Amino acid sequence: MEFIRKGPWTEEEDSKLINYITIYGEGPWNSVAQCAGLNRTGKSCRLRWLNYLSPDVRRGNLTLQEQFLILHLHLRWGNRWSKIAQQLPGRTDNEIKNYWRTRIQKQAKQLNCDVNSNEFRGTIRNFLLPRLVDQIQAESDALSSMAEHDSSATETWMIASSSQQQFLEKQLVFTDCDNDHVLANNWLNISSLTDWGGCFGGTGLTSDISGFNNACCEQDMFDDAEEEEEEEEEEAMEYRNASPLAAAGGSGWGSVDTMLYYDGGEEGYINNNSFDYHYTFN
DNA sequence: AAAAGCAACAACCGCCTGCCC
DNA sequence: TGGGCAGGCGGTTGTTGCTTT
Repeated sequence: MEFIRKGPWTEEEDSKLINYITIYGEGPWNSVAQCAGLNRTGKSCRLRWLNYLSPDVRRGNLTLQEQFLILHLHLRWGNRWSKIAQQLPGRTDNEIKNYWRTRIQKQAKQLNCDVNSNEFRGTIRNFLLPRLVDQIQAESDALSSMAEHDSSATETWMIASSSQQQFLEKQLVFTDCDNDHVLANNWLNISSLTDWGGCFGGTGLTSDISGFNNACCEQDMFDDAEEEEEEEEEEAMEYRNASPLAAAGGSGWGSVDTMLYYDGGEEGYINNNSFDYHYTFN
């Protein structure tokens, strides 16, 4: 029985795996391990490729936008790292999981609360997410300021401005749906958004500097909406029609757990417990 | 300068699911 | 239909490198 190697990969092993996959493609992983001459399990080869060696993997720190998306999606889906990772092109479930454990769980620990508690979820909703939006805005402002003083930065800023603005417009508001006046006050005007419809194309609106794919989140919302049971849609409609904002502006809000409603291109909601997102389409 | 502590990341493990025979 | 296998997923552990004392 052949010795199976464990532990850190060597450069030689990496080269063997890359060369083999370049020629023959990915999987089946057990035969990849064998044919590439690696004394590793198929699982180990798969993990090494998907998490580290694949050209699709993005290296480097998570951007503010990516951090926002992770928090946002974790509120919605919990520890479903793979599903969350699908919304962040180039990022792996392992990377996101590590980010959560090292950064977010640490903050929960400092606050003396369980990372999965409602208390900490509230902290994410009401503090961490808004703070990230502020930071994203500040970053955008800084780039804008830089562009004013440095003509060579103009192009960069224009790219960033475009993507950042769209990002902010789409992430919208953080409110407590138990207080609809708060929702109304925090309502973010997105009337300037011109190509919202493109979000559903799944193509991404930008190849922006952060790599953030604006399409990903909304596309998935749409997919989820299609999967909703009919009765759930009816329930969402009830909430929608009951909204005090619905009559005023053709839009509304609800508070159904993890409920998504999409009504054909005019408006939609994502409701995560008491965390409401509210948006309209132009 | 060295040791301890800590954060970040890479990798493994075990369970689950889906597919094929 | 059920057993075996491969692959995917989330939890956990090990390692490394940086910071602090």
